Amino acid sequence: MELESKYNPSNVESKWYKYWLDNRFFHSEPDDREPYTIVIPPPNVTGVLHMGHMLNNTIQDILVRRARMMGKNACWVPGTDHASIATEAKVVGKLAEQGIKKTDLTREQFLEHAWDWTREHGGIILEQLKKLGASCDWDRTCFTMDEKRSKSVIKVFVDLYNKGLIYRGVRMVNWDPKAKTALSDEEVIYQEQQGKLYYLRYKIAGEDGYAVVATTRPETIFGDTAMCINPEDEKNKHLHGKKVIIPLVNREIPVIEDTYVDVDFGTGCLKVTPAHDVNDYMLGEKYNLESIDIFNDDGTLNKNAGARYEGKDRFEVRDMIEKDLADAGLLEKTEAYTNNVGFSERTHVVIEPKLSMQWFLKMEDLAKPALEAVMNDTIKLHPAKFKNTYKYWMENVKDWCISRQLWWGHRIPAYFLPQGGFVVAENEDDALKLAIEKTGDKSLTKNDLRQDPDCLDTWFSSWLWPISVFDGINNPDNKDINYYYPTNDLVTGPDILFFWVARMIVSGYEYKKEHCFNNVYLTGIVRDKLGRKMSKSLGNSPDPIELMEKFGADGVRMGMMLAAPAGNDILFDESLCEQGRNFNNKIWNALRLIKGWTVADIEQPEASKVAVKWFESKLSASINEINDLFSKYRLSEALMTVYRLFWDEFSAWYLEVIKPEYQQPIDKATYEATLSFFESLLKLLHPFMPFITEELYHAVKERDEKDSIMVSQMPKAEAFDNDLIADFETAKQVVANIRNIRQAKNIANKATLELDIVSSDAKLLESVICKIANVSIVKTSEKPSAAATFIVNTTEFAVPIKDNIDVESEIKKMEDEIKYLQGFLASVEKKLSNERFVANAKPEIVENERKKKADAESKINMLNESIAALKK
RNA sequence: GGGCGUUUAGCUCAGCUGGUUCAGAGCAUCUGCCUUACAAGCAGAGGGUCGGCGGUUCGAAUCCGUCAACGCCCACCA
Repeated sequence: MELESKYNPSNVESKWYKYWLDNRFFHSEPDDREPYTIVIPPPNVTGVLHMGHMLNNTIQDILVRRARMMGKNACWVPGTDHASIATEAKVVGKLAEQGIKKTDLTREQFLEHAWDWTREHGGIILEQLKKLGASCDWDRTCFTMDEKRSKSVIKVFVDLYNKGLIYRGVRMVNWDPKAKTALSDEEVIYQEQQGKLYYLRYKIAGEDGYAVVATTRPETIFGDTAMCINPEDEKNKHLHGKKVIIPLVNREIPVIEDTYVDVDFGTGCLKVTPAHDVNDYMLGEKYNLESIDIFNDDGTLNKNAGARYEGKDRFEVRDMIEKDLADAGLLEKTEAYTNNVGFSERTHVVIEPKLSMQWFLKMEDLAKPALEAVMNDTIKLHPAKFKNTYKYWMENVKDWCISRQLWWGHRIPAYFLPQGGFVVAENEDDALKLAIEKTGDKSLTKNDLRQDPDCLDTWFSSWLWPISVFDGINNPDNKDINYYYPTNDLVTGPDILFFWVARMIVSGYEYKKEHCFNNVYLTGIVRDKLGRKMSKSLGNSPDPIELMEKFGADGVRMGMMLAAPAGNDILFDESLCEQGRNFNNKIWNALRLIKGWTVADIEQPEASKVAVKWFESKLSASINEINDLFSKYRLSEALMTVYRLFWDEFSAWYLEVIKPEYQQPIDKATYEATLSFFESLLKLLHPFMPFITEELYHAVKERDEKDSIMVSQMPKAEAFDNDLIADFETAKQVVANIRNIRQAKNIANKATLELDIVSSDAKLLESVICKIANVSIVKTSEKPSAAATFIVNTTEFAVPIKDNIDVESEIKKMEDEIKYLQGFLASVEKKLSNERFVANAKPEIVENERKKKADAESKINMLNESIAALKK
């Protein structure tokens, strides 16, 4: 097989992906092996692949491929999320382009459009994942709104309702005036904003004079139903028991007193608008105040604001009010003010606190086992620092607002009755039965029931994901769920730790009475190299598909992983992919070298013998290291370990030692050992770089159709010889010294040099040194006078060089070395002469210091002798 | 405002329960090489008083205190 000098990924990637699919290597069925399961964090069904997905799915693929090669029955379940707000917003936007308003459509018509959109764009992202090499079991692909998943969601809702955990109530919720839906607290992002603090004059009823109120939201005066002061506030004592008149509105409201009010903020007077502020709402509850809602659902003012302002947007009205108040002399002043404003995570508009009727899930009791599981490490978070955040959140968990005023999603299975009240049931038939039971009215028909038009929060379906993908809600005792659950690892971003991860843990305990995964690997956020988040508007987000075309999927995967320690944000830069691509090329060329040799029935050179034994040991030691790193989820370090094993140890040292002379054959034993090493290395690399390793696995030799590296067994560590590894390191140092001499004296590698080993019986891998450094070794007790010398460990070496030795600089070099050693020696002696050190330190430490002292002394002696020899 | 975390070479990071020359790795940089696997390469080299200050200890990058900068989470005084 002819290999080109450069690896060309585009030729091979699609070929091997098809091969894997054709052979159904990704598919998993329950069997006798130990299962290994990952469920994908389902991306938005209409989304496209971005760098965050690349990172996240690369990690999952690495874990799954490795588990498979460790002999486990690996199953990675893919799927997509219906993402109700995001998708509905996209569909609304698309319809708007065609001049269609959502309000002009019936629910059925709208959903038709949404499904069209989903069919058109849905699954693109899954196709993109295939380019990355993702070894998902595509036969198991799920969608959060497919039949089984929908049924699971409804079933769970009904169950929780029947358990009394779901209730309906009027609450202050976060209202998104653009999407016109309630949001959960977690979907609100607070950002600092420059605004103004307005000082408004409220006339005191029946008196001259004003009470001044500072507010950031003057447009909400229409909803004021009280003014509040702190009872201990001296400066506002005169307002006790008074009434004040709302400016412009001219409505009288009482002055109430509560210690909630901060005396030092503004004027110490607070306007209370129970309908439009969370804290005011609580004051309203406490003092039984009237609540006046002044907004329409889209954020415009309603009739309570009066004709002048009705129908106008809240921000427009704010400006109008400012002017109107100023004109009326009721605006004392404004000042610049920075405050935190809540924005919708999805539509980015300012959230409006709003009273509305919503569905809630009681979280307090549900959260308890979920908190416990993480605290006692039944479920481990990687990195563990997230335990703290998780704990805080779970201990302060609030009821979950699960209803959304949207159409795209799972419709709430609550049915309102003509007589008032409602029933909750999995379907209309059951609902009717319940309705008749409840009302006693046998004449009721399905047409009399009116189903709640609202949908459930998207997370109310994804929180069941690890169970529902195996149909464990509808069919709780099936073969799949019993085999694959609990899943092993979950890989996701910390930004959805609460949205999703925590709730999955909750649902796992509620519906499987068990934890849903063993480990959660929390990735960082992918940023550009300046540390900025990747975003469309900044244009700093590379297109993953283009990257893969440019560097190959393996190159990109490696680029991501090199920069991705768990839990840290990754500062992504294309040059990382370049490094990945270069590594691909390195591997490629190593095989080119090996395959270029002819094998002959000749004796194995001593150097090769040593090198093979050494690399066997090195390989085993590295495998242990890699296994350890994987067990700690330190994937980028594991990759770096294989990288260095391949590049430095295997390519730069092993291959150089065993490489036959130009056009000379290689002996069979070395050749076979080399191929076997190469294959082991490919296997270690395969989880990180699936395509090139498969390609080369087949380039090594002819294989059966079913013999794929992805289903081969990972090499296992054997007992290894640490002394041999250490001896080889010594040999490397000797070689490096000789290379330095060559470079300094400008001596070509082709010229064989003499290497004198001076008065030493140290164990040295002489054959290796001779081969690589091209030297002939002479053992002597005499120091040659004209020679470049060096010391490794405690052995002295000399390379005699005729006419080419600069005595002065050699002496200078050695004198510098002596100086350094004397300094070192002094510090060691200081330690040893410290009685408390000798008395307190562990004996082996003291012993070591003594050895250091002896070594340094003998080195100094050697150097002094060498200088004397040179001076002769 | 509260909590958590980070700070080690130009960049990204590793250094576990204090002690081997412990100050490391990769990339980048510099020098010399187109040496028949690979210039997407080879061989070398330089580069950090481990954020500041103080303490514990025979001994501190490592433990404690404090300050600073940055990041994340939570709360939301209008």
